[in-house]
Amino acid sequence: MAYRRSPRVQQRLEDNRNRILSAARSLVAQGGFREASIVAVAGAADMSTGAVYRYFPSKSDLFVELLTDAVQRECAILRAIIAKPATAPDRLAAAVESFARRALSGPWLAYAFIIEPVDPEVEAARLVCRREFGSVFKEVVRQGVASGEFPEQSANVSAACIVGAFTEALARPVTPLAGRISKTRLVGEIVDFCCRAVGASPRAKR
Amino acid sequence: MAYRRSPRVQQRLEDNRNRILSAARSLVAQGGFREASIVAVAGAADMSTGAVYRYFPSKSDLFVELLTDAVQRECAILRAIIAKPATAPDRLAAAVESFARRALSGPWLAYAFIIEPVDPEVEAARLVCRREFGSVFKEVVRQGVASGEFPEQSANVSAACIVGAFTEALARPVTPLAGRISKTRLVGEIVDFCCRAVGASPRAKR
DNA sequence: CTAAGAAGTGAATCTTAGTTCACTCTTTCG
DNA sequence: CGAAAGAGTGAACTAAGATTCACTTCTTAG
Repeated sequence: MAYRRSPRVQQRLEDNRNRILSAARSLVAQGGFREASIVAVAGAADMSTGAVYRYFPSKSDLFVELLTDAVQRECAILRAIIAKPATAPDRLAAAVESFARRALSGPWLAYAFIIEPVDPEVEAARLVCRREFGSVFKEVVRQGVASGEFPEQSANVSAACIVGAFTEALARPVTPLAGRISKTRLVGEIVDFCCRAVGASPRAKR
Repeated sequence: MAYRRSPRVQQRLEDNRNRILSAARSLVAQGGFREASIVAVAGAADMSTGAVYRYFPSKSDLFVELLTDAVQRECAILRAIIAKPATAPDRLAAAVESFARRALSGPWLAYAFIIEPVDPEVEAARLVCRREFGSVFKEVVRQGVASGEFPEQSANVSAACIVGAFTEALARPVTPLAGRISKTRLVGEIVDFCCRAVGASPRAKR
């Protein structure tokens, strides 16, 4: 035998893999999945299309991993916010605001991850992610209802509506909203909307 | 010359055209644009692919017309509701409920029309539709704010959020909600959510 | 240095639709 | 009826993009 992966090579391989993922992520962030063809991804990662297939068995797999990673990370952030000690309305507001801020910095990312359909495999992965994502919000709503901070309501439906509401307001490169008003104001309005929506008593204006 | 379109033929041609549109609509309603390939549409309309091209210059044109028609019809219904004499909260509730009921009968339709991206041409048409669609809700919100029935808020953002909220809660691939609770209850919850969201004072339980 | 085993390349191939078109079938009218 | 013109057919053509693979280039260990 005359070849065994050395640590150095191992490292390079991992780097390559990450480079592919991050090239894909950045392409998606700029123009949605539409822009992220294998050729484009390979190009952005500075390798050949063939090489990409050495790291991912198919385009779908690549995107599924991308999606799962991103949502996982996002959920972790949101869960952390929600676990903090504070009133339910405050925590909800903080979570929405946090998500909104991040979404605005890469307008297509949220869109692509939450909405844009690709192929059935990715779609399946998204369904799981979406459910997990919604469950974070469901949690606060449920707590708020239990503690009497929010009126009686279906946490399931409200969570879905919340996700839908800010997604639509944020993740659409298409909405006329983007340029019209300042980002700060947009975020504020969305947060207010969501808080009112679950029935939190009106918050102080900032 | 020896041939001129007779009324009978004229009629048949129109029927064919409609048959194509409705075949396409039903395919989209069942499985999104993904399921509505030209071959599938032609098959469902009982004609050859070539024939379809006699009526529509391209697939995009077909879908643009489909989308525009559907949204136009939908907007007309909603506008009528909103024009009725009633309080802003009541009108908003009625509009949301009306839309929700219809959306539930063809779970993919709302999704395909509001969300699912296809190609740039269709996307452009959707932008227009979406704007018009949102503007209906914007109108009630604006009126409600003006009359003091709703608190101060950006009608633009709220309208987008409302559209997003019920879309998310209703549209097919998106929601795990579909089977969980009764349709009536789902619609009720969504309506409540939207009403609270714009800050309408709590409505009586039904 | 060299053979063995990987990793990397990118042009060629496969796939999946949308679109075309040479041809056939219908309809109309003299 | 028969010629003219439109309507309808569906196999063949394209285009775009994913996937493959024969071949080249590295790496490692002896």
